[in-house]
Amino acid sequence: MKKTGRPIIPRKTIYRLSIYLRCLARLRENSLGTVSSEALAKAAGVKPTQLRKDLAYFGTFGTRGLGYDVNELSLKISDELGTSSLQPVILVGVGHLGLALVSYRGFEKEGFEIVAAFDAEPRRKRDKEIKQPILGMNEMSAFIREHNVKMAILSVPAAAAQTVANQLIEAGVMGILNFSPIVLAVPEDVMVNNVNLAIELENLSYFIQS
Amino acid sequence: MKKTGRPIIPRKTIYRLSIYLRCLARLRENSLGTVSSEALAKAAGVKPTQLRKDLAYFGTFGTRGLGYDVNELSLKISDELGTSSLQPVILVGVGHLGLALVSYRGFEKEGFEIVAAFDAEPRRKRDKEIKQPILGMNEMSAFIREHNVKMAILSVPAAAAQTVANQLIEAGVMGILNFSPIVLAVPEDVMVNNVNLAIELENLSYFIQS
DNA sequence: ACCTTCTTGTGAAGTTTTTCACAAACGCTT
DNA sequence: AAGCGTTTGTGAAAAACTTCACAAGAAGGT
Repeated sequence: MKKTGRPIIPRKTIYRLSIYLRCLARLRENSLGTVSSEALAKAAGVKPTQLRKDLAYFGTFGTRGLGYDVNELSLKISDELGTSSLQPVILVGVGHLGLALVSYRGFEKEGFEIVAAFDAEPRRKRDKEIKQPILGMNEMSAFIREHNVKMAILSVPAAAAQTVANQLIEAGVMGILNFSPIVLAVPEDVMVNNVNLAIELENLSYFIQS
Repeated sequence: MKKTGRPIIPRKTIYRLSIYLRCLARLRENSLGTVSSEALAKAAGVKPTQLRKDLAYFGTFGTRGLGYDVNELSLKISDELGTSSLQPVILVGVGHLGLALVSYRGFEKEGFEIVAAFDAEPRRKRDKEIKQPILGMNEMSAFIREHNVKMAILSVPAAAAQTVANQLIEAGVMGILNFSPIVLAVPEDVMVNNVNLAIELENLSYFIQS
């Protein structure tokens, strides 16, 4: 089912909403009650007009002449993003990167919890520092269904990525954060976000050529 | 100095060039000599027209009726991206994530090498698995200058990010891959690419709401 | 109660990026 | 060497996104 009734919000706007949310969190730590679009935009690295347009897609919360209430705006944005409640996430592929992500503190305070990790060779991947269980691939589908997991982090080798993605989707996962360097083929209603560190570096290297 | 003479190629195109390059690499492994824009576009997850437009920004390499020579196109793209030679990169902030990135095999074959890592507490971060030295922050500037390092991966805590970024830039770094969750303020000629895993998850969570 | 000052919300204009549509070019077959 | 089928390269159209410009609204002082 699609997000019925609500306006269609551009992808880029959604992305920026996340950025605004983080800036607001920092403002709140500094005990600021209100913030102008100019100040918040500056913190987020965008133009004030863009910030206002972005917010306008899903409501009007500002007070003219004064700005936005930091708490209220935070709440509205995280509500819109669907992060107002803690979401369970699983991770598949406990290599170097996968292990780091599992042990990464900082997801929780952003509204996510990696509840379990899966690997083709779960026994060899024991690590004293992580609290999550590392389970075998054969346990994955059941776990997803049982815990109603909707999101997964995929950090398996390229050769396995598509196969694992298919298993995830089949079991009910709707969103995949893909660290493997291939483009996954998925049904239309499944969302994939790709993170490719080599590409990011390559991108930098282009722009610093003089 | 700007990239004189060359046409201005959109950022998004540059990004996609990196993706094409990876798809081409896979085609080459499968011993394919030529590829059509349709096939390559499909592998890269874009429309054929877009692929052709992207390539048209910096030349015409295709053979009508046949497609593109895989080797030739690979070479042209990596030449354009400036990754035909191995580039030295440093990493700052050896926490969970930083450590994983340092030990991440897979940069090398993409044309990058993490030559050293830096941390505020280098002694405590010894790890048997990594080959790079972990040095103190006081050694950073000298190292950058000495090895002519132009790119850095920044994985320090948010509170330290801007300060460290300033040091990097001061020492000559022109491109920063920023994993910390703040928007860095940098001069116009310095390029920053942000990678924020919490934002990626948040983004997914929005699009899977039904 | 009014005026001043500030800042939002938004239609319209501008810019960038994507997609379309098709002519031009090439290889292959006959 | 001519014709056919295929695929590129590209101007033009469409869509998406950003910025501008300014009216409208709210707070606070007089």
